Amino acid sequence: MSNATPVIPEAAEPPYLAGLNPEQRAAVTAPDGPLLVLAGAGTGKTRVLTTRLAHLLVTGRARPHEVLAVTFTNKAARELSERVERLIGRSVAGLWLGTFHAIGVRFLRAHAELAGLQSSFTILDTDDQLRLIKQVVQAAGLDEKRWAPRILLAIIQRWKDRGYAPEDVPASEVGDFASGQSLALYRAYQQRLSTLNACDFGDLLLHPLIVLRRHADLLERYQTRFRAILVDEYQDTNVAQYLWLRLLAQRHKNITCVGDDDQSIYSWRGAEVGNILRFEQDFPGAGVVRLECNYRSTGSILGTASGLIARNQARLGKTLWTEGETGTPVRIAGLWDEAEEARYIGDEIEALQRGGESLAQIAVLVRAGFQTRAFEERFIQLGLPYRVVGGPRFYERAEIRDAIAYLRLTAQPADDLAFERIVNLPRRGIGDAALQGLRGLARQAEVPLLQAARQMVETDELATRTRNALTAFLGLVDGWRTALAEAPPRELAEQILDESGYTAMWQNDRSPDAPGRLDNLKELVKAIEEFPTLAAFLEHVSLVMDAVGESGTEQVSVMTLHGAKGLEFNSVFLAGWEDGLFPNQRALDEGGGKALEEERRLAYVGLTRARHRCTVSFAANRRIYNQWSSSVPSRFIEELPAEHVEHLHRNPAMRPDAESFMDDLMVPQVARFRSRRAELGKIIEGRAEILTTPPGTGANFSIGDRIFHQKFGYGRVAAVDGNKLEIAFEKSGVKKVISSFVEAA
DNA sequence: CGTCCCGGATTTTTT
DNA sequence: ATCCGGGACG
Repeated sequence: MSNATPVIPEAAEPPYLAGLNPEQRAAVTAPDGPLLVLAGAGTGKTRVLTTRLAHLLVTGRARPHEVLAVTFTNKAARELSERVERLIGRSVAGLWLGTFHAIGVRFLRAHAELAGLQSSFTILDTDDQLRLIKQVVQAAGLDEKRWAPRILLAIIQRWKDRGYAPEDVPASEVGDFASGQSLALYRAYQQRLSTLNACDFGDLLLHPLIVLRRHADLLERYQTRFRAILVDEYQDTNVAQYLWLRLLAQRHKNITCVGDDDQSIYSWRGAEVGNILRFEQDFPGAGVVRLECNYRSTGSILGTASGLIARNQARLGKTLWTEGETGTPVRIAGLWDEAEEARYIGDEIEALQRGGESLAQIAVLVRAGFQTRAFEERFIQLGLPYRVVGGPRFYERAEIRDAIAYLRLTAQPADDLAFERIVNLPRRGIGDAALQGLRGLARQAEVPLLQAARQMVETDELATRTRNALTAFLGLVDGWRTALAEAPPRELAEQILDESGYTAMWQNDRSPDAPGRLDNLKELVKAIEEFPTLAAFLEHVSLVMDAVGESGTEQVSVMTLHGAKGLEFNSVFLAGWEDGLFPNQRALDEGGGKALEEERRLAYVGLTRARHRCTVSFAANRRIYNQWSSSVPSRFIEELPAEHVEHLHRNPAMRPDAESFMDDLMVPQVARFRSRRAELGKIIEGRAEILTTPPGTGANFSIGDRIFHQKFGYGRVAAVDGNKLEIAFEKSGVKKVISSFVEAA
């Protein structure tokens, strides 16, 4: 900003305050006490958070070990600590800084016994959780078909999100799962976890909360200790996190929460927008600072996003503004199907590239993961470098989980889940029968499976061949246990993967993805190098480890809207804006009116990722589960303020008033154009936005009319809603289509 | 014990 | 379409 600072003898002013706008400065320098920073997209949220934290430390209001700073993602935690260190010029070691889950682990390792665990507890991922739940369901003698374990898992997770231990679940919350047995099953599940000395993700938040609640002395210690608490993305906190924070903040009441209610998009995993909406009631006398000056997007993009989000009722309300240029309007493109959408966007990206845009500055954002496929296919054809961000996580890959199971079993002989996962992988001839016997013995003797196996091989209960196989396996594990104390973790890992035959298993595998899996295993072994002990590595893996991203290279990013939160790009393509897909029907079914607002926030998040250019697209037909279905444009498209958007059609005089709107898009023309071309047997390679022919197919249909549709064949009109028809097709059932796609038959 | 085949469910999003 | 689990068969 301005260097021409007048003659102000503000020698005391620390350099890091320079360049903050008045609101940012107010947030950074606000005195101790509850503070809510409502930070709109692109308003310098992270900067404020890091600078306030630095300010607290520099001014001596809190020492590092008296500060608790929590984020949701490891990335955010990393960024926070790096930026604070840069600001204050020294390490922030001693600070309690990390994700909610990482902080939870840290707390639990220190006080495990209060939660019925040993401090060496393992952390289970979703996969393990489900296996365990399945066992619990089976043990209760329930029919898995009737009572799906994943439903129970969801129920339990929900309770944990809300801070309920089994004894806290109110009777009114016990649904009708398995005729009201859900609570008993929850209890059984927690019991199993405890026996396994394990936690699931929810426990990492729940246990600390419960422990603090039930141990006043401990609570007081931590309440006193944390003179300052800072929370990032407060709108994403669930009830358990909220209660935990409130508990810890109760003494000094010095808590700074940064967030944006308009970007709350995680209610499905328990986040409560209510937490941020209620902040001022929760912390009376709280200061509130709104950051509304946007430094990211053009006026058009900002205007579009603001116009859309203004339709939400449940919000605190902010008005983003920018000093920047208006820029080009947000463009809206209707295409025939997903393939054409991918072609169109691919062409547009190539045009941007020719214009000198960096591919790293371009993103394609979608609602659901499966949508990335069409783009991958097209980009491969074009030879356009891309990366799908947020695919399967590194540690979620089967080979990595298998390898980790080996390591876990070595480090934690009581880890039955790990045992079951790899005892017969690669095939050792230890099958279901043997495993059943082991489980029985283990339960009866109340020992882990590994130990039960040791007993079992001393008897003649097993077939000789199986017994020999099991004995050999136990010999291997014993060898690794011995090596655990001596060999460096990396060597140990290599030894384990080698001796177990696991590496060999993939080397002998002829399938095309085997080499990739072997690479991943190498990657894993390499990662272990950085850790002093196997235990340290295992913790890292379960909480932190991310896919090895090849960032820095010139690639288009393809990702979900959720994955894009917090990122920004010069050019953004928002694909698949069709009712049902976005807003997502399933989300609406589950969440009702609230869900629509959350979907709208998701759209808002998408729009505000763009700095200069933003293009929204939708397809009239989409294949889902190999089934073609036609769709209507997302209702969000109509909600975008007309003055900031541009429809890609030839007649700019046409305005998106409700009736003529749909016909005015290029979709019908594209449709006709394409089918004609298809008839001619030509290769289809159209540039959609070039098509002309003004709309005019004003054919009116009434209920009962017999019609013909290009894709679905003959049918009869069942309902009419403007230009949207509901048609009972003879072959493909009832579908909604746009009237201009059908003709009288 | 392992393999093959069938039927069913599954596709929102993630620490 | 594809993945998964269960059941039948070798």
